[in-house]
Amino acid sequence: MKKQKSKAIPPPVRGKRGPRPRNSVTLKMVAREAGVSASTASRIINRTVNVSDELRLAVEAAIAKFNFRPNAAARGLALGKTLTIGVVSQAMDSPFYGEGLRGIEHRLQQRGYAPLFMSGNWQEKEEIRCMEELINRGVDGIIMFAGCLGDAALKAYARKVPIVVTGRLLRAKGLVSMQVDDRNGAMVAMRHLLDLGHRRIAFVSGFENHPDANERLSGYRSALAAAGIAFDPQLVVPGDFHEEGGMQAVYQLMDANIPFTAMFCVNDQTAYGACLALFRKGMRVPDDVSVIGFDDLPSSTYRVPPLTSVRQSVQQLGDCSAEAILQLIAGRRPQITLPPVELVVRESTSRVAR
Amino acid sequence: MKKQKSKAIPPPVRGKRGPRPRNSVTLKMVAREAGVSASTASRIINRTVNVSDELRLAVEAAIAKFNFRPNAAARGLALGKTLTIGVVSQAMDSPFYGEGLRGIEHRLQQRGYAPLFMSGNWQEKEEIRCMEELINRGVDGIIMFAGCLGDAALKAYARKVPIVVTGRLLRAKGLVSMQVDDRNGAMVAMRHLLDLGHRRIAFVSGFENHPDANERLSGYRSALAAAGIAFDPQLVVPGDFHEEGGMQAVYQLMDANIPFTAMFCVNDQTAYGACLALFRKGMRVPDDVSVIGFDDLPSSTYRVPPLTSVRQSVQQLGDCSAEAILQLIAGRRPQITLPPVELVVRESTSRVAR
DNA sequence: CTGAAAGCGCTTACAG
DNA sequence: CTGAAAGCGCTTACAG
Repeated sequence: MKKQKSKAIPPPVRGKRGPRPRNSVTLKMVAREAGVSASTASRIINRTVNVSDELRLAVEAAIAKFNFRPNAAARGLALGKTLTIGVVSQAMDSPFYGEGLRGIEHRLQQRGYAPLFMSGNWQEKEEIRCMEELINRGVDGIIMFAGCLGDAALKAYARKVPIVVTGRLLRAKGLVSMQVDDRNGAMVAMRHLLDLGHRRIAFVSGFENHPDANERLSGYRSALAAAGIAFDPQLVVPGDFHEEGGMQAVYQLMDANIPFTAMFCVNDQTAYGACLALFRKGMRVPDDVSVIGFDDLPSSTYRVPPLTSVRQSVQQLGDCSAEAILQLIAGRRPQITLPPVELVVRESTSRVAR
Repeated sequence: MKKQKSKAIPPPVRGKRGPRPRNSVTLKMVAREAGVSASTASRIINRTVNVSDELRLAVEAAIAKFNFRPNAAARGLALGKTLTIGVVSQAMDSPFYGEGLRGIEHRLQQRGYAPLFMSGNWQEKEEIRCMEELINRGVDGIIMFAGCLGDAALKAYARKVPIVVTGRLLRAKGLVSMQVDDRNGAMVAMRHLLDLGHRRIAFVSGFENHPDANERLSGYRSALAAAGIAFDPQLVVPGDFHEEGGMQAVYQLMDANIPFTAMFCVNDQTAYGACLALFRKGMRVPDDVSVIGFDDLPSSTYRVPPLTSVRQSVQQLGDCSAEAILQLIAGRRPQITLPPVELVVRESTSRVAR
């Protein structure tokens, strides 16, 4: 078809080579309509200079008339930025991450930025893929939300793009980290259990050597020590930050006949699993054993029974990290303080029996 | 500072005007290193033509050496597409949406696309904001995942960008819809309850007039009819697709002294709420009342007791919608079939008492 | 205050 | 098969 035509008549003087034209409305069209140059139209749109009201109005009218929206790719190319923030987390369908991502999205949106989410699925290799992809796409900054990428790699990336990372302590140029007060949170949880008279308190941890888990374990031990109770290593069981780990922990403890009247779980999901396993074993929560979690996920309110937990507002953590990356991009050194952790007493904990 | 310099020496022959140069590695640098033109390098990268192995290797080496990644904005500008798919849902921190988004993300990622998620928060106005923003950003297509935007508006948007919408039936150019088999799913759920001997089965619905809720109600009624049981309007109670609605429904039913031995909830979250309210009222699940949900969210496995539900694999729904938008963009008419709904019997339902 | 021009980094129609 | 050139739609340093 193309060929045929060019035989008969010379090609319709398309006078150009590159790719075929797009059909959307462009700045140039708007400018022409308003009787100004593209430069001026651009400046008016970006409020980057003062122009006469007359021109401004004309341009605004033209914009409205055509329903013009600047092409983000072109703008990004020219500006060298994309108004997009990359966010790497582990999975979107985890209540923990879901809440955090919501906080990020909300804050970013009200600042004109959009988040580009990518999931690492708890694997360092995948996180690297995410980082690379995000950098290729020219995001203006990256939030690594509770990721497992090594500190060194993170620092290296921070030389190419501003980064904020949650869940660890790390100082480097172009990078800011924010960590919730895990240790203190754990102590708060333990104090609650201790106050209820519990002495045999199990701790269900997370992955081996995960920083959060370690910090919480440390809080667990301190609280025990402060109460004058000897630390019994038999009472700490590894988990995986998920329901499954909580279930296995209970089975392991009970199969080994290790007595306990309460469990402090490294996070809410672990606690959910623990509750189910306890149920399976015919134990009642909290009558037979008290269970406390960490995170206070929204769904904890609706568990049966509602779960007592240490609140760290994951959503707020997301919000703060978004604020931090924005400040970092703006060239400021972020000055953000996370809200303190807080005990939320519900119905999964009670005074120890007898 | 700028000024000073240009007094002494003529500005370092920057020979250009526009914005300052970026510092990333560009195609041109790679091409030079490999001893070819940018055109050739581009073609090799995009496998858009055959070149000699020699050149290919040279270019690949250069890419590796510089760790070159094509600039997405530039590519997007040149190509007129962004390899980005907009996804509007209601909230990222909902287990339902979380699961769907995960499905979308996964499928898109393996096709080289990235999802740009935006949340409408159950408000049409916000959904419109999302659509506009997404279109400005030049996404190649949009997936509206269970949104509430009107059909007409959706059709209008479909003229500017390919759209796939889940949760409703709608035909239009540039648009494809996919709907799970709500009616049949509801019948499956009801049949299960009926088989267990239940006769007084409550139905907790969603928002007034929500299509999904309506379809499920219709299935509820059909199953009742098929079993020769008269429909009792007192047994259907409105909800909100969330836990709160499920709780209120139980209270409403019990306060009005309307007897029932089982509840069919419009979705799992509603069922969670119902279970909690039942617990509060001193009723045991399933001994006193059986509860069945719809969606089979991942967390339903870990409820106490584990929830019986109708599985529709929200993740798969996400996956299919991603596949559909990709096909639509490629100019094909998507030919996707959703997996059938499926009953998952767990421990929240049992034979009616006595 | 305003416009013409150059440039952002890529792709591809054209012409060897 | 390969390169020079034009173009994608915007922004901004330069020059009025």
